[in-house]
Amino acid sequence: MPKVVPEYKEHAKKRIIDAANAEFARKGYRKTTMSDIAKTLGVSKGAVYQYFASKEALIGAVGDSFVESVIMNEFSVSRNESLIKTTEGAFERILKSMPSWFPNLICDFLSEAHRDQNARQQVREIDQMLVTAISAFWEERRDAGEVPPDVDTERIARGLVALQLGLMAFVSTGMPRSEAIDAWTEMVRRLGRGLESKKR
Amino acid sequence: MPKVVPEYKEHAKKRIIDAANAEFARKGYRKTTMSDIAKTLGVSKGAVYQYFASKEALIGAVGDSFVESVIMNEFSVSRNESLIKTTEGAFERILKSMPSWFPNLICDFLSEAHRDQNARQQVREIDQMLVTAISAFWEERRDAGEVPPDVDTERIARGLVALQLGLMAFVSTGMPRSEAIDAWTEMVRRLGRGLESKKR
Amino acid sequence: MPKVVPEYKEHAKKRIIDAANAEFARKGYRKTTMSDIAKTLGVSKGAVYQYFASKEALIGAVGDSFVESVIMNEFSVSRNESLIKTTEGAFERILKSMPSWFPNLICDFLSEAHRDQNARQQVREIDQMLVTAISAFWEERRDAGEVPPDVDTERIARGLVALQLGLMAFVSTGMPRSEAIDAWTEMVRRLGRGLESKKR
Amino acid sequence: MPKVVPEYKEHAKKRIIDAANAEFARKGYRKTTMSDIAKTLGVSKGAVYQYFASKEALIGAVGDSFVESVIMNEFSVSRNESLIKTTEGAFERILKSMPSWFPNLICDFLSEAHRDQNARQQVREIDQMLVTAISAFWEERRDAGEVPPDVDTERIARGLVALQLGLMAFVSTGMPRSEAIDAWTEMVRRLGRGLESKKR
DNA sequence: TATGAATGAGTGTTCATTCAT
DNA sequence: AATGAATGAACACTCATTCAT
Repeated sequence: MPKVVPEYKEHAKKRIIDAANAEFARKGYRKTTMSDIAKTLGVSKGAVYQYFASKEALIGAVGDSFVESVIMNEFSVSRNESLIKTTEGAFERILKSMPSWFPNLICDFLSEAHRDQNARQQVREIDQMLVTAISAFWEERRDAGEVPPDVDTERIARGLVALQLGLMAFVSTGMPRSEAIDAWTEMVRRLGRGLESKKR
Repeated sequence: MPKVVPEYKEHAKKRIIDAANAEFARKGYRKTTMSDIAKTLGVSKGAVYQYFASKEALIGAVGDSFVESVIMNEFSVSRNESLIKTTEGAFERILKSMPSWFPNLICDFLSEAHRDQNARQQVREIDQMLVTAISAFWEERRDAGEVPPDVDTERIARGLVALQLGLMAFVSTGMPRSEAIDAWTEMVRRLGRGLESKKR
Repeated sequence: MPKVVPEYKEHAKKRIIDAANAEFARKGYRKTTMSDIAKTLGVSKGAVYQYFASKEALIGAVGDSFVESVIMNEFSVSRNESLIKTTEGAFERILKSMPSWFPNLICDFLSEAHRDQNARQQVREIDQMLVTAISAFWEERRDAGEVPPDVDTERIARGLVALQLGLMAFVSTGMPRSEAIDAWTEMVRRLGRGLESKKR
Repeated sequence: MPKVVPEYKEHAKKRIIDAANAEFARKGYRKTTMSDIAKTLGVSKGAVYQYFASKEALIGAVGDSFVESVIMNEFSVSRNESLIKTTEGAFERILKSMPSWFPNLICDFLSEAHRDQNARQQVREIDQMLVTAISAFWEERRDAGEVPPDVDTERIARGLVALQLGLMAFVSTGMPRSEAIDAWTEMVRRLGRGLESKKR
């Protein structure tokens, strides 16, 4: 029987988290069993429990790794274009940089969040992080004169994050990616016009 | 078809669907048991099975009723204000018109959708309906000159629906409603500016 | 498949408790599985869980029924002999009135008691009940002059209960019943002498 | 037989038995895991298995060491007082000479005994040993005229051992030690009177 | 010898579904 | 039609035991 890991405990955890991620995305948190995950890894249930004390704990770890990925993905944003150009392209970049099952996981995570304290905490955390980062980015550009001074960057940031989330949810349920990208681009472009117009 | 007591039967189904809705929103699809639903109604499990052959079937029916409600809610939109004013206020109206557990149900439904054929179908249906309706509304106003002719109403509609969905998801996971409403308003307002600006 | 009970819920519970009693006595609390009990009854595990929410709850109920039986057994004491004569015969009467697996259960119960809050409570309860009753019985006879006034009836009662318990434990682990009975009789007889002697 | 490092091996076994004793007393045989024991010792499970082929074997060895301790404890009895005086104080001395978890272990051992051949054997052995020793002690005193010649020393011995056992069981389940000691003292004192009275 | 990761047969428990009444 | 006791297939989790290193 193959061992979960030959040498490093940390690596073993990572492998389990990856397998769990994949299974969760395919079947959802609730429908995925610890046996499924073990089988996917070619390992016994007991082996998984050596690394995670409970399914709950494993879900938590998956959530954490999830937070990390989202953050990673989100900030591969180049910063030498105009604010609007950068923003226009952001969604496509993000979508392309994440595994195909990622949007599924997002939906599952949201569904988990409204009844699990921990998951909710994690969602709020991600939300806050993204909003803060995007908001800071916009403020920076606002101070540089690219955006009128009365723009409420935090609200805009929240709107953009929500828009992204909504589009991903639709992608996860079957909307063609191109449609989602087009919707984002049109929204951001019009938004950009609204901001420019103020400058006069 | 021989209708026995058609109205009674229809009414009974509706009562079950309502109870199921409430329970699902509280505990999610998976965690809600048929017993829970029966108990809520004050009937036996067998009685529920008289009307729905399986939990799966009940979930499907709940989904259908869900589609209806969303549609109902979405179009209680007054049509004698300006396009942007109407749109600005739309999210708050929608949010206030739905029961507090509704956003939870939405998340749950999305999570269900990426692995259940039926649920996915239903989500796509809702999406399409809303986009079509909003798009038609905007087109109407565009033809009335309220919006520049090059606006891609379908993309905008899709963007607005996604934004709504994203904000609801955040509300469901703990974002204060006021924050969500503010983000929507700011986004729509700036969008409006972008559209107006084109007119000159 | 046979039903646990044809008509009365209370009766079903009783049947389960009886089966559990028997199994517990044979294999002990920890080694007896819910499946064992169900199988003994010719019933599915689920059926047992319809009546007792957990193994813990079932053990508790068994404990309660146990308390009752002990009490019942203990007080089938005739009260028209001399105190010592009555006491001399008590142990044999008790031993004969209980099922053969009863002493086993007592040992198991004691073992459970030093780590389970509930079981401990129940043991203390039984102990207290017996001591109180026996003590009252002796006091009554002391007031009638059958026993010298300086006898500490409570301590004697506690001693008699403990002696009984110890002998039962030995019976449970293989001591011939006759030996246990003889030891009891000899002890009580000598005790009796000690009490009479005071009267002079 | 080739003795490799006999003393070391013996010492290792002793250490394991001690650790097992402590854990068993805290959590009982069944609930104590081999991991618990290994962890307590700060060694690996494999190391424990080097010395004891199975949990069963370890329990057996614990039982043996248990027999020894009981014997040790019981006969630290001074022999230059009167029979009754010595006996009166015996229980308190024994109780004070044993670790606080010892009575717990006794109960657990009894519970184990009625289904495990080995454990039962061990209990019977202890019982017999104690009875023989105490009986011999009493006989000696009887021959010295301290006790009337018609006393059945074996039955009395069995009674005293059972009384001790019963009181210890109660102590293990929460009876205050002082109460147990008082009960013992009162019983033995009255017994003593019964024996003296015969002398006249 | 010692280690501790891995195994796998069980445990308690849950729940959709059936069916005799 | 309605009931709810009973079923039985899962599921999360445990632990004595083994074995490659």
